[in-house]
Amino acid sequence: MSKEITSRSTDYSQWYNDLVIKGGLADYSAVRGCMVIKPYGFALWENMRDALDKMFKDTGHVNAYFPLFVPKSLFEAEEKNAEGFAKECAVVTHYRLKTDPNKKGALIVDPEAKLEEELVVRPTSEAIIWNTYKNWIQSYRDLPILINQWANVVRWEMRTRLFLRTAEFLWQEGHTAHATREEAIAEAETMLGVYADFVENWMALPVIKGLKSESERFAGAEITYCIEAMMQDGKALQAGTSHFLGQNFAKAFDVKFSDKDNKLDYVWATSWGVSTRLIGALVMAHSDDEGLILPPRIAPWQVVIIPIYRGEEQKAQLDGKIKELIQQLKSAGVRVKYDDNDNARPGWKFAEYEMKGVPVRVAIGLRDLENNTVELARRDTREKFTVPIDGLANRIVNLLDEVQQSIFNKAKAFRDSHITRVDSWDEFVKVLEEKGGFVSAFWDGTEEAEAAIKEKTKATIRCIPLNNPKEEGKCVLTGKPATQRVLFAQAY
RNA sequence: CGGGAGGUAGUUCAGCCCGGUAGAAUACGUGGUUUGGGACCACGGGGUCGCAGGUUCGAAUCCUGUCCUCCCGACCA
Repeated sequence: MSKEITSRSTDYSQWYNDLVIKGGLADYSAVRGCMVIKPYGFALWENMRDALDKMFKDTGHVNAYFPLFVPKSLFEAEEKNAEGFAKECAVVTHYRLKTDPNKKGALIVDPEAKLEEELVVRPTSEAIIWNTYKNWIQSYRDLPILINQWANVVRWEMRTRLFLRTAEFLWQEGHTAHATREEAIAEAETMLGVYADFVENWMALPVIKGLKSESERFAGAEITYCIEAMMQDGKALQAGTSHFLGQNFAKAFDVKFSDKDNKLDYVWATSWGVSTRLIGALVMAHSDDEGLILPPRIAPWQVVIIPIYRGEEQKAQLDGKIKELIQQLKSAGVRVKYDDNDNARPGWKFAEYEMKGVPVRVAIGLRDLENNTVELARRDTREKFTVPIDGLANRIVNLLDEVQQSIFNKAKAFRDSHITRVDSWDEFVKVLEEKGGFVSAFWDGTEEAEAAIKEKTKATIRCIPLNNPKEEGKCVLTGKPATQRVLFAQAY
């Protein structure tokens, strides 16, 4: 079997697609823009989901589930939100099919089964959730509400890409309700911190925390916080967002509460989400021309063991030692795959698990059995070394940590070397064209300048970094006075 | 939504221009030799050629229509 991967230098997009398909994460489907997440890809998602879920619960949140469908009248209640999403909504208009009288075996939409009110397939759940919160909140004693849901959403995107932008995707969305503005803002900031923590420490992907400019803000939000990551081709990718929604949704859905002094006020809101898009970020940021490189903490398999033998007899000799090793690794909390499939030879397996990005490989043969050794190989650097079998589990646990750290360091070095400070328009254009990455430049704060820059260079303001130092300068485009640098980049 | 490519075996594709018994590689099954970086031999199973019409003695191939996917672009909280 030849599973050649297109190299990054030949065709970066094709390289990415090859990794996803040939690495076994996902497949195309018969539905435009929708993918099948295969078991290996889903196991990766499950690990990410489990880690995040624990972090949400540790910060006081609980899970719930709200309907997939949103009645149109609810959807349109918060005007800006509705407007922002209107052009990419799937809409249910009928509830029944019937057999086609003109064509045997075919079905048509039954015109008599038209819904009185159309149902919008959720592109996000603020509307249905705030409509529900209205019933749950009367007093400050009912607050805060700290709910998260794991769900699928649909956004009818014009152009889709595996994981990065699919018509249907899996995500989590947190929706919280608070008694004060300050508390809600603190919540949005806390969750941004949770995301940054997760993406950096679990996915080994360094991010920049920041604020979105007004034009990039979530529809219906007052503040959108984001984490931005850098891909290997120099394009930025929004890895997560956390929104302070003010009282917009409370007003749209008439959600009021009595405070301690029995005064009525609207409830303050946040929402925050990350999606399967993170998998796309992971693939693009770490992998190489040999295949995926997965960080140990979320890799479905952290270690693969490959036996090398001639004939059943030798296999039997190895098996005892390997079973013992698997047991040790498992009790050390390591996710281990033992591939003793006889159909494929070792070389084939080596290549296959490199493609799948398994962080550490253990090869063990008769030679090792005699010497009391194994061959260890790490995926990220492709280094191999022969080590004693005694104390192997411990050594592997340490190696996994090292790999995790090393992948992060590499991504961080790349990211840091792709933040360029520029002070002139010529430089700005040149850096974006030739080098890519983030460009740190002064911006006069106007939407006009932002739009003009996008028009000329395709670069958008990815974020205004948190704790950005105030500086005196001149807007890189207009030359008008500016008070701070912001990060521009072309983005996915 | 504009432009491009494509739909034939599980997969990748050839065949189509010039109509005449559906092919290759790979994967799969059986047997054997192999096994420390993508093994080899032999035999074998597997396809209403996206769908619907039409032309023809005869259509994967020509004509018309239609559906779907992918890529590039515009769009993208």
